[in-house]
Amino acid sequence: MPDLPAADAGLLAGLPGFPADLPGPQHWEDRYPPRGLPGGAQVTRFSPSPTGFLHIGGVYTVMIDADVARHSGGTYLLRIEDTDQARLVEGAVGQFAEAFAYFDVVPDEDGSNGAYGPYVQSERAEIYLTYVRELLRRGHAYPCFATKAELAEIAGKQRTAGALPGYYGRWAIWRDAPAERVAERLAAGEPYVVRFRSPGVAGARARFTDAIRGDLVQDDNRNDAVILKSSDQQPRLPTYHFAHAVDDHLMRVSLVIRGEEWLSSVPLHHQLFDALGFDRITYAHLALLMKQDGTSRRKLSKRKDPEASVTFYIQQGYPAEAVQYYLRGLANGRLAEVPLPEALASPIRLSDCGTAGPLVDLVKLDDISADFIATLTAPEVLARLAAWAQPNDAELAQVLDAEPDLALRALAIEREGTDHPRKDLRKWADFRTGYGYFFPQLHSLVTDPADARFGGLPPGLVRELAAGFADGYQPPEPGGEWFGQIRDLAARLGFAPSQKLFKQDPAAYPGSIKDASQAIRVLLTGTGRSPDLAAIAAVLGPNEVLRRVRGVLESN
RNA sequence: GCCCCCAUCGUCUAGCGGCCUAGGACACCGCCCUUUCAAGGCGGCGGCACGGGUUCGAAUCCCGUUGGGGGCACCA
Repeated sequence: MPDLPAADAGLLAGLPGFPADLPGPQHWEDRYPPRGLPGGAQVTRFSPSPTGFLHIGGVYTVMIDADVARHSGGTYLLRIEDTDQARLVEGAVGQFAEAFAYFDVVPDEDGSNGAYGPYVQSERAEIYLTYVRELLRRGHAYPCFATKAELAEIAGKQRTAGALPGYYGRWAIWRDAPAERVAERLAAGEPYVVRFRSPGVAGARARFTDAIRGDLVQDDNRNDAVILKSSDQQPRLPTYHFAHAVDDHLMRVSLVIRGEEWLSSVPLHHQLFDALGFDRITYAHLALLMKQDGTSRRKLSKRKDPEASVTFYIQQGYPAEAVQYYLRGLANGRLAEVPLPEALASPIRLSDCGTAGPLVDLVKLDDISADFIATLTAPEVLARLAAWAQPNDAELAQVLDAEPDLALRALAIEREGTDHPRKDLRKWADFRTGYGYFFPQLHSLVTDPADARFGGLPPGLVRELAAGFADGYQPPEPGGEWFGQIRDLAARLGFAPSQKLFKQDPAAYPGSIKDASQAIRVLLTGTGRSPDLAAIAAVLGPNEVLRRVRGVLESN
């Protein structure tokens, strides 16, 4: 591309903010040479803004970045995009690192080990300045002194005139300003931004090929986008668009995988790459993760939707494998139809990525996660649970640490020695409700015979059940008929011996064996859902069983 | 306002002109198993947004409509 008339050399020399000893582009080109990776190897990057918790869509993107890089023999790098200094959130970078570790998508390359750094944009200010100056020199950029008020006024006029919003054509008031006027403003010390002099013309169309969506056409960019923020800011940083071009070129990224919201910026980005003399890069634009909102759907919002933030998944304790499996299935439907180990090992194909934004379905994730946890042995469950509890549930961590044998015995019930393990844990946070009652420290006695958990059984009957069960209680024995004592007791109190008989004549009984068993279950566990009662009684021991059953007898 | 993307059961999807009276998974419902909770087995409900073309033949290709989403910042 031929250069435009060069900017006035004197003017350029006088531009504040550009040090005299600023290196030229060749300096950076030499410092960050091409990577020399084998053909086909993809260098991908994930570049979050440290403005808060990582979005689950970020994990989705990272997972694809990491996968494509790994399976092509390339590299996935992490770059922190902190050009918006006003929105920085302290600790955000550390939280990213935790999330990457949790979901097993730790970058291959970042500030700790990469040769293409710094990997934080605010530390790359000098590099951007080099290229801004280069663009100014060659006439591809110019200083703009338009104030916020002037910009707002322009936008207002465009609205009433029905014109396209933006800074272009006759609305670009500084694009062709005479050198004297610019010098005048500079002399007065007025702040300015640097704008790209877009080569786009009215009516022109831009074509490109997206690695996911194929060939696309849209209006070419005409906007003289800001590339360097105001000279009254320190540090003086570029905007996303410009930093993207410079960084991804210099870091020798070969494939940019990003959300669909960037699709309409591609023409601008191509103009920028061209003006900078960089080879264009390949883009893959991912469909956005959505959320059902009333009758319509919208993009998952970190502000409104707790499940948009990775902290939700971490605090709830979804195993990384389950989340990965779910997300991979969303990316490539084919992977949702194969078993988890195979899905995690198979490469994600960009060409197979869906183009319509999927709804994030927590119920589906629950199912996947429960299936996954059911494949673990009791010791494996305990190890993972304890590791999760450590930072997420201190009390539970303490209890597990104090009573590992009890935890193991509880977890082994209907998990070991069976072809169909229980699927009562969907995430580690479920452990408290599903298994907490095994630990006296985590269990509160049920003392009210009228408690709603008894399902409406008359309080007197609940007491009779409890008293009868405690009286002459027989602890479970190997090969014994422990449940027989519940059956006999229920029969004595008039309960129907089967659900079938009860249904035939509901009026004749206070309930069925089912209701009687549930009452005992609630007494022992405080919940209506638990493994086999005999197994629980065996783990609890006779003293604890009796203490719990009698809880309902001692009140009043 | 302008530009772009998208459209198969409630949800995720298979389908890339005839294997489709549209297949699977989750959810839901029912039945079976079961002395109790689950798990498991079997079955059911339920969809190609609409209208035009093209074709011997369309969920599949084209056009339009409608609907949904995204973008048009000194936010990324």
